[in-house]
This record gives sequence, structure tokens and C-alpha cells, in this order.
Amino acid sequence: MQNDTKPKAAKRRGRPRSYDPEQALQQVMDSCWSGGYSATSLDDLSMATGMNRPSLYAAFGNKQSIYLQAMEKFSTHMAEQLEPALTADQPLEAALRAFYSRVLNVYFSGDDGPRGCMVMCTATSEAHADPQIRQYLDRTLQRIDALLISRFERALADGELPSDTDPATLGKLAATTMHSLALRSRAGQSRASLKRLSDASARMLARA
Amino acid sequence: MQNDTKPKAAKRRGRPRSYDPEQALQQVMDSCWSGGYSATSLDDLSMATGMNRPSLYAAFGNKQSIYLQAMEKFSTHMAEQLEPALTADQPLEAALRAFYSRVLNVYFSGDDGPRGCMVMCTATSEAHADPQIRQYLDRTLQRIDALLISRFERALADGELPSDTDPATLGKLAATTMHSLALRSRAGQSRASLKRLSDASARMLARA
DNA sequence: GCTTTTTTGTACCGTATCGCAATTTATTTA
DNA sequence: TAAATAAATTGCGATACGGTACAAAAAAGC
Repeated sequence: MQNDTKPKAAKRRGRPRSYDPEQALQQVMDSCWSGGYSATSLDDLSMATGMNRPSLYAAFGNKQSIYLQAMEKFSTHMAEQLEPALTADQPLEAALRAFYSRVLNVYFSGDDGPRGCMVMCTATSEAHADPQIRQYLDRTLQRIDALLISRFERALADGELPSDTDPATLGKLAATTMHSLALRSRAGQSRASLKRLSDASARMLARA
Repeated sequence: MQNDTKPKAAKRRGRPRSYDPEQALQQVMDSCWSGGYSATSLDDLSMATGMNRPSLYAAFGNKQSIYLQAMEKFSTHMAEQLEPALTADQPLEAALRAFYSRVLNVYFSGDDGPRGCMVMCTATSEAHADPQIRQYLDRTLQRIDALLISRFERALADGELPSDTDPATLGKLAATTMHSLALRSRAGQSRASLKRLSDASARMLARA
């Protein structure tokens, strides 16, 4: 196998970059997560990353492409945070509680006020007019569904649920609570109230 | 009591309006519902209403004020559509199914593709940076909670639910499904799949 | 040292943005 | 008919927008 794709110090030919693409994308993500797509200008992103606009363009493409990549980074981060709660060896209700707890950790992670889910809270606005953003939103929602459905399938296989329950439906209902947490946290509702809500949801879903 | 506030033909003093404020606000609502706040310009609104910008400004104030009034119109319309389902004389589960059915009627009402909830799908994007929009979003979510909670309180009083259930929690969980319908419809998910989801939610909540 | 390659920095293009001042038009009252 | 009132229209001002052309700068290859 060939190397030099990842081992970054591969002596590139021209002038070296003065920024770290990963870190820059992180800052782009942060800006768009706070302000949304339309309200965040390329100048804002230029400020946030320290890159000038031509460099931004060269690195990530046009504004829509930048935004889509930022959402992908968010999704990856999100998946890394959430998956352990569902794969861990614990009962269904505990797993759901842990899952929602981690969800809230992300939604409340901002420096100046909770921001909810970047995808659900900012892509929705553009989703009607922009097919690509709409598609990304849909696929994200489906990814979350699948994540939760698989946990309910496991619960069913483990005898944690009556054999006539439908894991696909329960998984989507569990996602439903996550969607609400996204909106409610961005609306400014208290973390304590959202913890109570998600606990109640976990309890109800685990005893379906 | 004095008249001439509503009986619109009250011979106003100067040049008569060439537009109907109610109808104009309706068209503003429609534009913002589709495009969101930041991506909808005053020129777009001017086009949609047929009013020129100064008239828009005189009638509804600045852009934020226009948007807030459009959301209020949406909320009023929404409440009119949804309340009958909850006040009608029918069992809890049927009431919830009727409620979600009416929700979907609104979310799928657009001429070019479903748009979900105007507040949940467009205000969220601005909510982090704009305190007034955030507050409007929060109050909207709370209004929906209250609407549903009152139905669960009635169900409890009518003996439709075990006496140890908490109507406040159930109401919020019911709202949770509505939030999800808002996002999912705007993401392009099929109405049939959302009907299945909301039916499942109604069944589960009515047997809590 | 000279060329090649890649990124940076500056400056700019054409257009769109929100908001408003000034003027014109249409209607009621005196 | 003349004054008063209110809305429509025009047009502008300042700036912000996404996107790019172009030259200077910094590294590697020869």
C-alpha cells in the first residue's frame, strides 16, 4: 500500500499552508452552528478561521460546499459522542438515558448559550429552497433513526421488549425526543427541564 | 362603545391603500415560511406582496418586525386548525390522531413541496443570535405544550388515564412528536411515513 | 540560482442588502 | 376650489454580499 496520503509531512511542493484545514473547518462549523447558513457571511468565516476568502474558497469550495462540509464534521462529532451510549452493555432504559444525556452535552456545549443541533436547527431553514441541504437534512434524520432502531432491535433480541413490538417504530419515536431536545435547547429551555423530559421518554419507550 | 376600528370602510383621510394588509401579511408569511428569515429579502417580500419597500416599512416596520408578525399570523392560523381536534368530544387516542392529522395538513400545505412548521423550521436558525426571535420560538413551543397538556389533564379527569400519570409530562411528549413531524416533513419524508409515526405516538401516549 | 508549484494578500467586480428622504399622487375635509 | 392628510413612488446612500483576478511570497525540484 502507498503511504503519504495521511502522513501529512509529505513535503508538498509549493508554499505551505498557514492554517490547519481541520481546525479551520471546526471554526467554520462553530460559526455556522451559531448563526445558520444565510446569516453567516464569507467574511464572518474568514474572520473566524483567520483565512482570507480566496483561501477559504480554494480549501472548501463555495459557500454551500463549505456549509455542507461543516455539517458533516458536526455529524461525525455527534456520532462519536452518541454511539458509545447505545453500544455499551447496559439495559435499554439506561442506554436511552445515557444517549439523551450525551445529546444534551452537545446541545448545551456553546460558549454563549445553548445552540441545539446544528443540522436540525440551521439546515431546516434552507431545506425548502435548497435540494442539497434538504437531502443532507433528511439523511441525517435517517441516520439517527437507524442508530436508535438498531438499539431497539438488540433489546428485542435480548428479550428486553415484548416480542410483538416494532423496533423501527420505537426507534423513530426515540429520535422524536431528540428532535425536540434540539429545538427546545436552542429556544432557551432549561437543561433540567429537558433532562426530565428525556428521562420520561426513555422510561416510556423502554416499557412499551 | 366606539366603532370605526374594524368596520374598515370608515372613510380614512388621505390616499387610500392599494393593498389589503391582511392579505399582504399572508403573502409575507408564505415567503418567509418557504425561505426563512435571512434568505428572504425585503425585495422578495416587496415582489410577493406587490407593495414597494417603503409601504412595507410603513405598514409592518423593519424586517424583524415583519417576520415576527408573519410568525404570529402563522401561529394564529395553526391554533385555529389544531384546537378543534383537542376540544372535540372523542377519546384521547382519537383526539391525538386527529391533532396530528391536522398538523400534517398544515405542514404539507405548500404549493411546491412540504414546508413543515414555519416557526420550528425557520426561527430556529436565527434563535441563537436574535433574542426576540428566540423568545418567540420558546413561547410558541410552550403554547403547544400547554395546548396538549390541557388535553391530557382532561383525559385524567375523565378517567381515561391511570390516576398516577403526569399530564404535564405526557403533553410535552406529545408535543415532541409534533416537533419531529415539523422537521421530517421539511426534510422531505413522506406523509404516509409521518402518519404511521404519529399514529404510533398517539397509541403509546394514550395507553401510558 | 533558477524554475516550478502552491498559497497568501490585496484589490476589485457587479450586484444585493436594509433603510429612508424627498416627491408625487389620490382622497377627505373645509 | 383650496388646504390637509395619507399613501405610493422614485431614487439614493452606505454598506455587505459571494466570488475572483492578479501579483507577491514561500517552499521544493533541478
